Amino acid sequence: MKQITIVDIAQKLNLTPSTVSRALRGHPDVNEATRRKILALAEELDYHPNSIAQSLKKRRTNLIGVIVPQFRHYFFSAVMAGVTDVTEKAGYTIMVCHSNEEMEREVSNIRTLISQHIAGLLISVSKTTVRFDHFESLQRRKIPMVFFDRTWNDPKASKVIVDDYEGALQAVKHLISRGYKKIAHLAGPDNLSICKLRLKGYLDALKDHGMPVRNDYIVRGGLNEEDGKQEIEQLLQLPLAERPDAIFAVNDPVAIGAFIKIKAKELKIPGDIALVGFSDNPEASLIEPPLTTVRQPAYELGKEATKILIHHINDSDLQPVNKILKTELIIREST
Amino acid sequence: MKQITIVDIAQKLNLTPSTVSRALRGHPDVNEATRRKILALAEELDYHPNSIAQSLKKRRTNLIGVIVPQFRHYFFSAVMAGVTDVTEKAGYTIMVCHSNEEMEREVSNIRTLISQHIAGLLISVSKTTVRFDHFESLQRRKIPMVFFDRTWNDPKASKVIVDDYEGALQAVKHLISRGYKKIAHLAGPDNLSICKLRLKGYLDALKDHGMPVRNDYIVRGGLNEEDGKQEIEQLLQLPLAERPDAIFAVNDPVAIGAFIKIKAKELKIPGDIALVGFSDNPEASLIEPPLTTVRQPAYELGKEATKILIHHINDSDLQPVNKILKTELIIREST
DNA sequence: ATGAAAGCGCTAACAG
DNA sequence: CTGTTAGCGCTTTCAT
Repeated sequence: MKQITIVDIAQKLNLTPSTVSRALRGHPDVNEATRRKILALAEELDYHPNSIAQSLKKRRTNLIGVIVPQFRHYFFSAVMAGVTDVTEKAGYTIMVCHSNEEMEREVSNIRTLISQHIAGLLISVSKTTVRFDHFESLQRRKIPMVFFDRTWNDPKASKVIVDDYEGALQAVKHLISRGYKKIAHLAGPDNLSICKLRLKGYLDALKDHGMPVRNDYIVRGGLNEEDGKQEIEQLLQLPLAERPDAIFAVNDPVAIGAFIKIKAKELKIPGDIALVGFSDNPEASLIEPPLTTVRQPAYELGKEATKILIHHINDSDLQPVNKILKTELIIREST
Repeated sequence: MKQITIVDIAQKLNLTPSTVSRALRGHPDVNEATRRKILALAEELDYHPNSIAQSLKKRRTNLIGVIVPQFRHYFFSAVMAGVTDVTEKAGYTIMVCHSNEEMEREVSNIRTLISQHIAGLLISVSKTTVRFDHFESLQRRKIPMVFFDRTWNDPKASKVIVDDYEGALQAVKHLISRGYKKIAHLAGPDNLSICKLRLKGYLDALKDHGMPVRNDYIVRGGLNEEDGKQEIEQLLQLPLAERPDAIFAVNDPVAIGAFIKIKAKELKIPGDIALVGFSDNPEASLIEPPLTTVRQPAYELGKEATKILIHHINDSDLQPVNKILKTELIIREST
């Protein structure tokens, strides 16, 4: 019923809490025999330290906050796997919040995590986040944070991203090299860092090859399955001479590919639009027609971001770190 | 630098911490003017309550522990989404651990969560978990827990599952009704509750239709993409008369379907084996040939489990709850 | 309506 | 090597 504390152990052994505390955390100044007695009794009573009390005393927790915009997305799941693999080894526990792509919820998540006195924060900002003052609240408290994938463009903030620009550049160059001439871009909300970089990659690839940029080929959407369907439909309905022959999507090519296929059938137009997008989802390889993807090393990204964060936590006055992970163009030819 | 406490606020306002505390948590016995001054200053100083101290004092946290065996799996992602949607509304924060399908890690996760004094636990057991005494440690502490999907078969434990038996039964009956005669079952580790129930559904469906049960058609594997590939390969290599014409897989039909396809091509045998499996992954709908799936309402399952847990936390002496969510057979015909 | 005081479980000087 | 003491930030009687 009542929880076992070091006081209980101390009393049963005619010792003081201090000695028990020392024995339990492996302080050298404890008699070997005493230590063994303490450890044995702790085991027997199924004693577990109260880390609430420890944290209050030490004014420092071993909690790492994580805020993701979505769960039902392979990318973030893979990142989470990377995060936990590092945190659990390093003795940290994660508190996970979910912004649901809503800035308001992101703000309240941060309030919660500050109250829990997290030692650090890993975050990928929501796509509706247009102000960033909630992050300053953490900076004021000297709580280190690392942005992953979707970042805050602050010189003092650490970030880990994949090479969005280069990945986009290669993706579009790949389409060009395959002979596609009318390449549309399904872009995302332009407050997101990743979207800006990928758009730039798209534009530069066209420029490098002396190809014209058509503004009506750059449509908003992407990121979520629901977004941008109307825009795609408009593109599809253009007369053949105008209709794009390829699309570079800011991500989630799986769902988009299926949508294009369905729409093409519905509208009775040949569904021969090539598609390339950012994805780390292995299931992309199962889709017909075969999808070329810019692979994002999501698991590694989670690991890297966490390592950097733990670094910041330990050496409290570290310079911000910027890490860019290489993407990989995975070309799948039609069978 | 230094964190703001109620003492700071009290001093600046010539009050005592008690009054500030009362004002902040909305106690009625506080002068309206005083309250407003306190709230205003708290806002100005960007005060956040220290929930560590609150928890220590109240001997109760608002933390809910969650242990999942995997992250990179649509099912668990969807469950997590359901969990957070409920917890965040109810003012709980979740601590997420990841057993990685290893019992040892599950045990250490539980140690961690006990130390963090979680108010309750949501767990889906790892597939290598064969002992359950670590859960008794929670029961002794009266920490309520709810098992979801993969359960511990203890009469005192609450569980939320999908209707594995009925889902399996329907899936196999569907195959039978489509004329398949040699239906294999890709089963999972039999210490897992879900696997036992699904196997039973398979057997009963065959029995109901007077079809023979062949032990060599029941192979271990399932759950993970890597498992059971060898067994599938063996099934494929049987002479045509013996080779199964359909497979009911314990789950993950997406990856398995792709594997069958690849293997069939490699071995130059016609890849005409029908496949039905448990899945909640919307991408199953994008796979060719079309996959019939037993849809698991994963998001709802996460929500239900969390609601029940919060119930247990609030009314500490509640009877164990067993909830079974209906599955849905989603039939996709070849195009 | 406000204050004083005790204490949640633990750690860390400082003594001895 | 062990004990004593103080206190982390907050809530909560009990007084006033």
